[in-house]
Amino acid sequence: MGRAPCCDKARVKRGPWSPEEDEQLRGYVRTHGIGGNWIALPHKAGLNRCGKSCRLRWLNYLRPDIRHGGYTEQEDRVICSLYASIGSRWSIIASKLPGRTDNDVKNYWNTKLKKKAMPMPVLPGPGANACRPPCSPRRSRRRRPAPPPSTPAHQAATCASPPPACTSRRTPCRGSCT
DNA sequence: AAGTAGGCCAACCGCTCATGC
DNA sequence: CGCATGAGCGGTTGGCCTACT
Repeated sequence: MGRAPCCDKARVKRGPWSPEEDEQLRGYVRTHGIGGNWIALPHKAGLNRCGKSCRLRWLNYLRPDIRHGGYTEQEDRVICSLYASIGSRWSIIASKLPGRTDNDVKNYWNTKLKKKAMPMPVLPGPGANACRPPCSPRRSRRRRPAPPPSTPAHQAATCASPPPACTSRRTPCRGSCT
């Protein structure tokens, strides 16, 4: 017995977003904010979309501080280093790169960085296997309160240090770590 | 010039977890 | 305390574009 779906897939539009829909969502969020309820947002905004779809679109493309492409060597190193230490925690990695989104970082890793990283031999020294993650656990998440308009989400990038590895209560680790 | 293969990116799917009741 | 619901997240897929044969 699964959960009820968050929206009626037969009734909501799916697939690529049109410029009109983008503008509708952007305009609504600008005026009213997210309001802490993505499920209700598409109705309020007059969008025939699933709330999850709206959230994804906003976070990955419509937010004003988003950057696409043009990854620098430094960013490559940050991604590689964090991937080595915490695994595929894309949201955490993205939070260290202002203007980058988890989806963007994930795509970048899967299509480019992984190829650069994988040929690397596994060496015993610290940092030698810099792009080989210890594991990719689904760690517990601390939900952030809805950020006020003056605090962009990417300011979370200033958090001090990556979380400890493999501390999930229910799914300690999906990988081979012990 | 046409066909095919591979790469890239946007979006969806389904799971986990936090929170409110 | 347990359940239901919504948010957040990582993995995967589909389609378009470009390069190669």
